[in-house]
Amino acid sequence: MAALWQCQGVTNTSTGAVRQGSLRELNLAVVLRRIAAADRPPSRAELAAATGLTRATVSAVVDDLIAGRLVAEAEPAPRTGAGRPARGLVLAADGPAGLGLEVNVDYLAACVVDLTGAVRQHLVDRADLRPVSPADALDRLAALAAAARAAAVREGLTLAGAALAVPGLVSDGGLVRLAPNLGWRDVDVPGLLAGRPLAEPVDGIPPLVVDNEANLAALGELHAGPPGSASFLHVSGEIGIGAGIVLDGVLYRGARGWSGELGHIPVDPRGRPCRCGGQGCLERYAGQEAILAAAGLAGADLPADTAATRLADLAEAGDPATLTALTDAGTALGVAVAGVVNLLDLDTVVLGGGYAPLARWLSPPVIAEVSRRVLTAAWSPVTVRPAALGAQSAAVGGAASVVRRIVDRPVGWLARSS
Amino acid sequence: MAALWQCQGVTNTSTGAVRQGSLRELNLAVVLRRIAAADRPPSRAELAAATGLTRATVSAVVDDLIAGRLVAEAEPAPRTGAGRPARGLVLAADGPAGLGLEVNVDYLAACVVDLTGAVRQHLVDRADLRPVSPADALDRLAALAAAARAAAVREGLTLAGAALAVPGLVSDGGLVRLAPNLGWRDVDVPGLLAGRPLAEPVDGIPPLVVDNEANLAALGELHAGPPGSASFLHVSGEIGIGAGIVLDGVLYRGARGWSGELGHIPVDPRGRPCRCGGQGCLERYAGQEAILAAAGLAGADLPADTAATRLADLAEAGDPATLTALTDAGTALGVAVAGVVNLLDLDTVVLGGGYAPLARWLSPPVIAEVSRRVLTAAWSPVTVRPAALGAQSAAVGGAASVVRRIVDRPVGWLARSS
DNA sequence: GCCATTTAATTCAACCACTGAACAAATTGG
DNA sequence: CCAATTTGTTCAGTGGTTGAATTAAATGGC
Repeated sequence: MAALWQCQGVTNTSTGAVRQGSLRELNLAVVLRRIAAADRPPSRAELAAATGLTRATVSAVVDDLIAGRLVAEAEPAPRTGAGRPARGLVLAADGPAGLGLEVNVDYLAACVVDLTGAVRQHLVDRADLRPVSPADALDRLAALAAAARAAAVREGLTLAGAALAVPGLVSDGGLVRLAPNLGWRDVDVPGLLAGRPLAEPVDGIPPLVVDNEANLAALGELHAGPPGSASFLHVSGEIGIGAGIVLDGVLYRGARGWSGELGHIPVDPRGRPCRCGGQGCLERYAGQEAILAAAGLAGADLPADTAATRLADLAEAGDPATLTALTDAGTALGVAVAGVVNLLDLDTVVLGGGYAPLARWLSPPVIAEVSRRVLTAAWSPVTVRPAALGAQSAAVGGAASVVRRIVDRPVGWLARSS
Repeated sequence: MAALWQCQGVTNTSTGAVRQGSLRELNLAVVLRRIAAADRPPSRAELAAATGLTRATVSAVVDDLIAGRLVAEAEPAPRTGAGRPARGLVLAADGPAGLGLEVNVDYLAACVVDLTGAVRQHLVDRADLRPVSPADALDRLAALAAAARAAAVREGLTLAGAALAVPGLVSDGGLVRLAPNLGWRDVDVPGLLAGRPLAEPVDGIPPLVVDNEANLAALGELHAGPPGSASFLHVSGEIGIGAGIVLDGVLYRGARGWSGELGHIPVDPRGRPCRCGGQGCLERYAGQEAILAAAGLAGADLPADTAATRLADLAEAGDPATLTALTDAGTALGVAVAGVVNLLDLDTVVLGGGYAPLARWLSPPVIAEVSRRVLTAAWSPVTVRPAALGAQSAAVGGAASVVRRIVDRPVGWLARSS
């Protein structure tokens, strides 16, 4: 999970006991989620019918939500037939917002997402961060975050928390154990950010959560993608290959928070040796370096994020080596993905990160392997599609995860803003 | 999930809304779970301290649980220091119990597990069921179930539900889509059982749940295994290779309930063709037939469950072909398991089903592959161990799942027994 | 042997949040 | 312009938790 300061909340504690006030707490969440999920602004009466609560209760709950600036009344009431016109309820666009941050190999990003899910700010600072020390990188990130925060405040938003995406393994407490492509090892992010506004807890609410880039990108996809697919695998193809696993609408993080190491699934047990110590890992066949080498671009030392667009350009132009490289990579990816789908029975696979611009060429071999190897594919097909957000979805996903936390447990925000 | 009659319960509906009575409903579950999880009979006061509820509330809740025969007071009160002696609370051994059933290739099984988790009945009917029609097989099963039920009733137990384990894919509604080794296809279990006591719903409570054998075996392991490992992979090595995935203490069933097809994870993408249409599936290297063939026992046509013991005997005797066969199978299994652990970050892998008696020889190569290929294995080792229940754990797991449902939502039972 | 001490469990008035019904508000249609 | 209709609010009633006081049942010191 990697939350800096685990903020479990007052009620509904780890014991699960339901106290007096939990009733209201839970119903606030139920009603707010319903408003968030509705496709058009629902009325109080519709919410009552949908949730099974009384209209009286819904009114009281909605009053609390409006007072807490989480919900607003949509002025143009949706016209229906006879009767008193309903007043539509929408998520407030001027209430709390989430700050999403990302450190990657060749850029820093900060973005702000409001309650409705709209991206209100998006700043990117391009620079090769490999030669930069972690402390300096976080310095620049803090500056970028401050700029984003200032712009958001000017728009009337209040930041309710932040999430930082890192391309590596993050353990509890925000410690980055290993980010190989960044060259980080045991970097204590909260320690290095100490004293900066980002790190100051406000009323006990954790200001910053550090998480794996693939995890947050998957959350971004859950947030931005088409509704319906609540169980999917989001594959982030960068230099390494990470995956975020969303099961029934919740991100699965694993026993220690280190799930999703798709890049080291064996696709050829006696194949190419991998720097992880294993052999035949997917990364050696479908990782960025492997694709570049197969396309004849080895050692070109491209900026990491232009590698994908460069490959896309070459493929577009019909370069045979590139096309073969992408087909081979897609086949290897398909083998690994087929195993995952057999195991987890997912209905959707999303190609994200560096794979997003290459999805046109990667998808066919992936689909071919999946439909050949997945037992249940015959009577229940698996969808393979590019990520809705494309690259840099991790920052958006991080910001969205902050917002999602508020929607899932509005009491935390309401207590803060009193 | 494959519940025959989805019994969502009255309160805490699909909307998640929390109504008046849900408060009690939830607290009943909280207190009961606590009693179940405690290592010695807790007092009401201890429960209050542990849950955060008031002693008054706990008393009221416990009264309800005792009245509903879910909890009993342990007579020998645990001695402490001064003060009025506490009255220990334990799960009732004479209350509701679960019936677990299993149809497999060469046996039928029925067992009864009470609330405390004790196996109170265990009947096995050995017979090769491949030549038998599904209707006849279910006939025999119903007879076995009736015998187990009668014996349980004689001991003062009340059956609260049943779960049937089938070695195949089960879809919602109890329809067995495909059980290859049994030769079943689209078998409508509830339809064939119609009219039998097993299929009669009592007060809307689903009398029978049909589920995959590997899923229920994993639940059995969760129930019987050492506490602590709440995220594990339970591998059932039969003719096919199934796996039950338990994440944070709950069985993961997949988007459509067809998760765990470990047998068709590719371990050699250009390897042996598999009858699933794929190539190099694990089943072709570590399935029972593959091991027997490699050990020189191909076509011996052994009763399926003696195959494992036969192999164990040969390995015990030092037969070189068998030892090589087991090492190779273990290596293939290790490759697949390493991929799974990389993906899901599990800390434990349980070898169950037919693998249980062979674990002594399979574990070393599995561990070798896992520690070589799992990225995080270095600083956080993965445990590989044989199943605590061994073969036939599916029936026990099924019975335990019935009991677990009661502990997780006691209101369902209390409403029934009023 | 008795009483202060201690801890367990119950009782009871207060209170919080939901319920259900009655009522006020706001619009359509005849 | 009024009946019909639907939304939203008000208010007494109720279920269930809370917190403090009370009763219950032991230990241990004098």
